[in-house]
Amino acid sequence: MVENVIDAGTTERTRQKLLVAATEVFAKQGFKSSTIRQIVTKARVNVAAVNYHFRDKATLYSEVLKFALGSILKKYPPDMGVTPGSTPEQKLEAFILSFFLRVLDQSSGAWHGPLMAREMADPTSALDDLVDHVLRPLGDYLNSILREFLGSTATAPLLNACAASVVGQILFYRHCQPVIAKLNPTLTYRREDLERLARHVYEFSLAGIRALAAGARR
Amino acid sequence: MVENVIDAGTTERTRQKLLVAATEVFAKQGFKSSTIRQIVTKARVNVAAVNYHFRDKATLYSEVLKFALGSILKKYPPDMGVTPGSTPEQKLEAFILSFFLRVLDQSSGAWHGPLMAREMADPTSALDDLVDHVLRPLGDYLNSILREFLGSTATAPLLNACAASVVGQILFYRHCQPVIAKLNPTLTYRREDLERLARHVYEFSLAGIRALAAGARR
Amino acid sequence: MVENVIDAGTTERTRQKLLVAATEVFAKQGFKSSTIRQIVTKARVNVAAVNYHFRDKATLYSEVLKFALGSILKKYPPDMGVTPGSTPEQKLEAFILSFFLRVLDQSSGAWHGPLMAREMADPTSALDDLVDHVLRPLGDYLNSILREFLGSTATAPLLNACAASVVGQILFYRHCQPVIAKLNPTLTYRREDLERLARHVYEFSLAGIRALAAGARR
Amino acid sequence: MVENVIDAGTTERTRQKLLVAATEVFAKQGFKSSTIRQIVTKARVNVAAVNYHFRDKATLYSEVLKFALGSILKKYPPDMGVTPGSTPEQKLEAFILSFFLRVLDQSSGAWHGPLMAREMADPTSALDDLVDHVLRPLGDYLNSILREFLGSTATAPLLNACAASVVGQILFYRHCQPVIAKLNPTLTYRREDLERLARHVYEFSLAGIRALAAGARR
DNA sequence: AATGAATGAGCCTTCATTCAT
DNA sequence: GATGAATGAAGGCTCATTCAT
Repeated sequence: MVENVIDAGTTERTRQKLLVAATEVFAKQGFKSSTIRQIVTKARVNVAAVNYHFRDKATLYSEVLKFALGSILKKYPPDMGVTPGSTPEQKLEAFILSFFLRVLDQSSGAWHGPLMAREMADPTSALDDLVDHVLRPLGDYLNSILREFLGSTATAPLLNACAASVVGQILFYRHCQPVIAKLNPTLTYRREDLERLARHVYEFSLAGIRALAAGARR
Repeated sequence: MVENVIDAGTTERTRQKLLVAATEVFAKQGFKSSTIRQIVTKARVNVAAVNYHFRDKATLYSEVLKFALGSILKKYPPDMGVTPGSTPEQKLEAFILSFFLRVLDQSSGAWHGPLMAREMADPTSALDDLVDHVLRPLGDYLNSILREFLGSTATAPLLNACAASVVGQILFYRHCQPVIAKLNPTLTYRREDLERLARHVYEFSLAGIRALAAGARR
Repeated sequence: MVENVIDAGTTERTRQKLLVAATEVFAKQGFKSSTIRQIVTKARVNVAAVNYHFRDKATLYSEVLKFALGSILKKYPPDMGVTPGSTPEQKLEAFILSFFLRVLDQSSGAWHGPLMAREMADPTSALDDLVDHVLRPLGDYLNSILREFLGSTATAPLLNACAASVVGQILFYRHCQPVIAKLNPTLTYRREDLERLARHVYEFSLAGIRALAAGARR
Repeated sequence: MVENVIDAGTTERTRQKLLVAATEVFAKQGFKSSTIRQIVTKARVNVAAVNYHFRDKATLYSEVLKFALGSILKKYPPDMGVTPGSTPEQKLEAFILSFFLRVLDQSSGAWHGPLMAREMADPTSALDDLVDHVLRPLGDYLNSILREFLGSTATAPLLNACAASVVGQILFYRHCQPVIAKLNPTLTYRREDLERLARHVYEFSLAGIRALAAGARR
């Protein structure tokens, strides 16, 4: 079932081939610059197939977004390796690392990162679904972790600001990648690099959170 | 003198009108989705004016980027209110606040924020110039501040990671604005709001930096 | 079979209609002055059809050239009516007459003449193919005839000069037609007229060739 | 007076500069492909100068044609080196050589050849003037020479056909130059080459004319 | 007499979409 | 289900020409 989505196999349907090809094309060039011809050529199907299976280009894009996000969340769940008895510190570190992996995964077929970055910069109607089904739950989960640090009396603005501080540090590497690549050409994103970056963000954030927690209690 | 660049008054030239109109259109729709016809209609000039004054759409876009960035940097310089005798803390706080103001300025005609966000997500050839003339100097300036905290023995990776942590927290509000608006609809970006956010990022970052500085010295 | 190429009948395909219409338009106005709109209007097809069937205007033009030249060479082959045992004189006369017919054929749909004349005066990249596949073989064939008159010891410059003299006399009526029409308005180009002109060129050339052959042997 | 036309001198007027520049541009690219911008750039004058001095592009072209033809006829008159007592053979040879020189002159600023070739392939209204004032007198002069060979009883069609045979041989090198350059890349058009070609055309034609003269008398 | 700015028409091309098989 | 052909709407750009000085 799930395998069919990723492994095309011999019985791969036209619809499935389109989805895979479109994901890559949209991720690389964005919605507007991608052409249906590019997609169907890569998928080795007919020009009319997109309109037949997805009604139009916009709908295909929308499906691609869901498809890509679903895959990545299965691959790197937010609570990666966390057990019921884990400390807040362990939960936070796991959250940060899994976020890094999701957002900067370089393995072939992982187009989730660039896709989401584009969607932020230039939102389409597909964003609404995304927020409701994925982003909001993710944010709530992070807030629940932060509340363990900041205490139950922490105000919503403080929680949100801290969540933003954590997530912002990570997304920076995604959203500003073109600039980073120019300023710091040697920076790579292998698994070990991401672990190092995640460690830094964890330490930086932990200190920040604790300082604010102390301030909030005072 | 400088005012003439922005407000050309009644003798506003076609070139200037184009620049102003194009800035807004590009900021709202991005380079690819914007059409020359939209721009010239808004500027109330002829289609051929773009070709005459800027050669082509790409060059116009490039000029718009320089124009917008130049304006905003004049309005909110990175060392805003800093004197020669200022402490590192004061410099850092000024840097963060000015960055927030630049990136999230809501005053009419301030299209710098969305423009840059799009350029990050979908870089054009104009990005190269931008990096060399604006972004790299800005990064160097931040690093010089951070070095005052981290000491002269701090490694380049540590400096870069800290700089990324600081800047990432700020840019988050820009690059993820569509999502933030949905998750936290009450958040506004008036001057006072930005000062509050800047204060948070400053405190959060200061704690993070100091923790890492201590670790580095150990 | 072959007829289908020219007369597609009621099931005439868009591609064929474009080819026919484009031939006439290009012949009458030249490549640069002809517009795709003129062509598709005449062919009663959509603007995008040119791009779909021929990629662009230049390729369409190139195909038109091949099409027109192929048709006319089938209609009037260079060795028209020549048998294996024909004398050099008969071969030369046949060559001249067929050349006249090809170049000045007035029957409807015979746009080969003006098309080639324009291509000479204002060559496009399509000329290269033409020379290699059509013109050079034609020239070689004429040279082989001339060699029968001039002997195997005739130098290449002499052969080329004589070939030029023969062909030049014919092409004059094509390339200078606008001027001839003004200087000699009664001159027409029906079959019988062309036969008379061909007879003149044949006699004129035969005398010229024989004189030079005598000179060469001496 | 005449010098002003050719020698720009220090007091060269805008009009004159335009004429010189336009001649070259039109000769190289044809009327349609030449742009006013190219011409004014080469002439180092303002864009509006063409419309100011010549009303429009077409009129400028017309003036260029007259200008170029006038120059070349002065340089190489049809009766070059012929004296009252010259024989018909001498007159014919002089006519052919001067025609060759006029049509294939390679010296800088001699754009008459390509200009006329284009005008033949794609006549404009400027051709009428040309025929009346230049081409017809030239044809009459050639006919008068031919009549000395063919006798006063020669019919007009015969005279015209012979004139065409002579002129056609020469113009071939002009009108088919692109093809000749490909088929015979070593052929050059220095003065000595033209004299050799003229000699060939003269001998070839002389034999042809004499043969037809004999036939006409019989 | 001459200029730089500005104009509007038009051209080639591309693209998403639909039609007919 | 699936395909190749065909469509109409723009889009970027170029060009000759005119306007205001």
